[in-house]
Amino acid sequence: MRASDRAYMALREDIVEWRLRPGAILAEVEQSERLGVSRTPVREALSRLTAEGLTTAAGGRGVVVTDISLENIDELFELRETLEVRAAALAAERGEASVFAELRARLLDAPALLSEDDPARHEYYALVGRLDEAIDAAISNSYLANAMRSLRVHLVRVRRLAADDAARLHAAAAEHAAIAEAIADGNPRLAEAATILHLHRSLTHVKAVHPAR
Amino acid sequence: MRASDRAYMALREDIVEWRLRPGAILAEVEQSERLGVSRTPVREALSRLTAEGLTTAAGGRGVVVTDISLENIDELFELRETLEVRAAALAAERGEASVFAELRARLLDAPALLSEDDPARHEYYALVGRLDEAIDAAISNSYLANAMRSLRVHLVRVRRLAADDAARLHAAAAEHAAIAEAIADGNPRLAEAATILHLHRSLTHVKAVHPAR
DNA sequence: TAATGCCCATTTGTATACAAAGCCCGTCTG
DNA sequence: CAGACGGGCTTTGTATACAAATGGGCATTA
Repeated sequence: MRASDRAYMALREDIVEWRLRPGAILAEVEQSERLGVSRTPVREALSRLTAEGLTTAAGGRGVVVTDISLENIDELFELRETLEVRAAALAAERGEASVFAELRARLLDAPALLSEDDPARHEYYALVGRLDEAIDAAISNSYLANAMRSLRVHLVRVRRLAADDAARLHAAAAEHAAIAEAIADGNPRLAEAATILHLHRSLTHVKAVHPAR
Repeated sequence: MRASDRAYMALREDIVEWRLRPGAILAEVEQSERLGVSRTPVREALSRLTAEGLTTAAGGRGVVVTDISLENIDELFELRETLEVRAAALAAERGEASVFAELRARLLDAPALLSEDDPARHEYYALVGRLDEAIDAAISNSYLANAMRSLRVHLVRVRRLAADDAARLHAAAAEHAAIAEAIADGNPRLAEAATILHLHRSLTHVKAVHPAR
């Protein structure tokens, strides 16, 4: 694997896992020493991160990690709803029913994944990720799929902010199952409604967890 | 201005103006000699273009200009409609009425801009661009605005494919004026409808111009 | 004391040398 | 004759040296 890819993944991981907080300054030499590669691959990695909106160039003082907080979260979810509602509808029109029927079944079993003590909820998020991928594949629209992929990077950052408890994840799994069911049934309007409901609940939960300063 | 910026703009211009056709191979040394800079800024420029989706890395044979044709145009317009319909509705909710009222008036005068013999329709497209910028500003959502900005780069490429005649541009100006009017009136549903109508007409025109192989 | 201009340190921007990796083509072999 | 294999060449990937630009701190001055 290329050094620039490793640098990119390492930095992106550090940012979405909040090890590099919003506002942190990433100097090229500093990061190149930390990651054990030269400035060139670090530079390319920072370029890609900036293109994605995870960092922004800050004049003569390196690039800074983009701010994400409750101020922007409404904007983020506005775009998310725009894209995901449409994607769900298109998936309902074009997707393979069997794929989503199976995902629905697995999502209904999701509480089993959460009962084990896995603090990172790895299995659960992997399952949700599979639903995302299935929708991406079903819509067969590379432009829309790319837009959603770039959006998801930002959403993972918010995940940490949400600090979901088991109760919320149980409910979210049921909501995801409802989306999968609507898509499997080939019902676009229902898929839209289920998506709107899920996103509304997610956003409400995040805001409830955090003090509305 | 930085050499990498110049290289980026030059290459992007060459691609959207179809001087570099889809499938063309861009080798780093070749382009660096052509643009009179070293490989490093060319490399960064190609990186940015690839992130935008205008080029794709092609293994050990340089980056190639992304294919765009009637096969993908449906996908492109699907994303376009998703974003622009929502943006128009949000602009109607949040925009300054006076700004859009003035743009509407100018758009109704657009035929005057087209009567002069300006083959590139520079003035006309600048006016449409001002409407886009006004919508971007009105929605006050940086994520959505960025998504639309990155989409527009691809749309400019399609513009060449469309080969709009004067009659189509007259009609399009009227459609844009209708969108501006709906936003100025603060009527989100009407703004959505006007946008859907405009995009449908645009896509239909492109497909009519080109033989439906 | 607050504003302003200058100087220096730090950081990014560019060029280039060298290393590694992938493709193309010729050859060999079944 | 078709397919696999290997060498050479082209192209990208990485490191580093040097240039330019920007920001921060200090001194100066109104």
